[in-house]
Amino acid sequence: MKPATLKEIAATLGLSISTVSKALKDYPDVSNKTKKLVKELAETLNYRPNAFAVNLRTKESKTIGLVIPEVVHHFFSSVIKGIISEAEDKGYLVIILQSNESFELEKKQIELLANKQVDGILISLANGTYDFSHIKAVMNQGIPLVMFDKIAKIVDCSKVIIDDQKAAFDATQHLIDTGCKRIAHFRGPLTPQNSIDRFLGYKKALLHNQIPYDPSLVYILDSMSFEEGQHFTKELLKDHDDIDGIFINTDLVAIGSITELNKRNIKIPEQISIIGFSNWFMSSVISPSLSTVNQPGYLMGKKSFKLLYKEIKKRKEGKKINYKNIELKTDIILRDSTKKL
Amino acid sequence: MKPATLKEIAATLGLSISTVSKALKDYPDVSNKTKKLVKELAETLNYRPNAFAVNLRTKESKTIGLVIPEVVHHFFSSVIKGIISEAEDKGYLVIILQSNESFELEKKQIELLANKQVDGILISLANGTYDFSHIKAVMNQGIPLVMFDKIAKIVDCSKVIIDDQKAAFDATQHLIDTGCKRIAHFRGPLTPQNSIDRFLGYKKALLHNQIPYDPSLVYILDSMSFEEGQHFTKELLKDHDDIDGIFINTDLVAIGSITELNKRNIKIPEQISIIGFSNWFMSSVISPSLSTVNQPGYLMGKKSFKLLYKEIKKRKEGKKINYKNIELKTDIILRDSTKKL
DNA sequence: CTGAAAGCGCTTACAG
DNA sequence: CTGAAAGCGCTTACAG
Repeated sequence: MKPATLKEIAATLGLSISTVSKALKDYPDVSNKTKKLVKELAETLNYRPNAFAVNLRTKESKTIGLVIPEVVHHFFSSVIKGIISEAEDKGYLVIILQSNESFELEKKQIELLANKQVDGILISLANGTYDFSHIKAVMNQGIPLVMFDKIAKIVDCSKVIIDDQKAAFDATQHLIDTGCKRIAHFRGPLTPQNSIDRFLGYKKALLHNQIPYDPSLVYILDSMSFEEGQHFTKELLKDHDDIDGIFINTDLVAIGSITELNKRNIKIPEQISIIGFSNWFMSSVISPSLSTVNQPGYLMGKKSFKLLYKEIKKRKEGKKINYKNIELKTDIILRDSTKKL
Repeated sequence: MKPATLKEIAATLGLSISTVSKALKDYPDVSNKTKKLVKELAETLNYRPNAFAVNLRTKESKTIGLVIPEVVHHFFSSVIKGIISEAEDKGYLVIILQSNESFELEKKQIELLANKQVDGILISLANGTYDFSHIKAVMNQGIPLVMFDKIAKIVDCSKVIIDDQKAAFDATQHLIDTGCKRIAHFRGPLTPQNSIDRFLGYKKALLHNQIPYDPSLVYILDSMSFEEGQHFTKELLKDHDDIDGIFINTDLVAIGSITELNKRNIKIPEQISIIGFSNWFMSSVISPSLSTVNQPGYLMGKKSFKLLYKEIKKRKEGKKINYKNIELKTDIILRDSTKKL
């Protein structure tokens, strides 16, 4: 019932605590006979080292923190899965906190994790985050930190991202290649780097094809929800009757848009083509199915943890950490919401 | 950079460590003057108690473990969100592990959490779990544990569930009320309690309406995936040409089924009505939209943590823990995959 | 009102 | 090859 301690094992065998500790950890300077004795008793007593004591001594908890804007989200839950599977592999556990896209909450979560003395932090920034002193603060405390997906260019740390600009360029280019001439864009809020980059990719593609950029075709969304997809589609149809394509920042919004267009019997892709971003599972089952950019969430989770793990190790060895930028490949999934080439 | 300790504060102020500790915790037997002095210095030094030392002394980590079959799953991610929000509220952090529906992995995760000395465990069982000695083992170690959603009736502990049998009965009854006479059932594996209960509810509804129970109409699925939904729909159509309704254990499978029926131009609900289970977001946007049982994931997460929290507190106070069963209400969401009443 | 002391359970440099 | 000792940073019962 109550867990055994080194002290008890030592007392039972008439050995010192030090010897027992060293025997269990296979130190070379303990006799094989003693090792065998100790290990056997430890086994029968079901000895487990007290994690709290080990943490205090070794100053590490083998635990990392993860701060994510929203857990109920296909992309992010894939990332979470990648992180915890890779972490487990390396003997680390993962504490998850959710920022709800709020800057204030994000600051609080980071603080909680720092107080908890996690060995490292993985974070995808909230949309509301416009200042990064909380990030710099934990890094200054010596806690390794890696950003993924929603990053801040301005912060000097390791990052795992996709090339949002290129992916957005490709998506928009595909609309153009399949004949669209008046292409709207539903973008995310103004601060997050990835919504900026996707917008820039969109704009670049237009210019690249000598299509004039018209700011009135760009709608700035806030919550990136299904409802916003419906709402802004209505707005768009009200404002412009000549639209033949929309590049939409995220699939959930695109699905809202498709729903609205279906309701109005506007033919997709004949009248309006739609391309989304993220490749949610859902996108393959609505009708028409949604062409989109595939974002490798699981892989991003794995890579992010691996990078963090390396930094944790380097830090322990007292070595200098060189920040790295990993950019993952995306690809375009062609389905029925865009015309065939 | 390096965090301040009590020792440093004590040395700076010429006080003892004990007094500093007590001053920070507002012990009544410390003078206000001293308290003020200590608190001010702690503030300027940005003092944070060393979590590892506190854990070791207090024998608690203010951390709980969560073992879940699959993170990338609308229902479970809602549960996760409910748990971490409630936990945060009470000053607890949550470590998440995923069993991948595997018994072996689940055992390993439980072991990891026990070794980590979490203050409590929340678990939804893997489909593969047929033996519960690992659960009993951690409970015997004195770690409070609460099961939710996928539980084992046989294990004596607190549980948060829905009334799967009643929900399944209601879903099947709705098919019958809207005119279905030959109703198939796609069920989950044989061991999980909720797939058993949903099957029993289905059967009960048939008998209640004098519809003979035909075992050949019940298909046992394994992975509960979209692909299985397509596959078993094909099988069903091959085996039986007189089906007019299907009650499907989970929405994802139902969506696979709808996709297959759509492909074959079988009219839903005119020729075959479909009702699912769980109310994934996706179910509202496919066409036809899916009638289903709404399962309150977020609430289930909140309630589960609350229950665990009470047990952790009771245990700390040395009080006896009385296991509780909480049953949450479900309701049927009527959409377009079933006929109107 | 303040402090010395014990102790949580472990690790590891050092002595013998 | 084994053990005594120091120490991680804190909490708390006890003494003064």
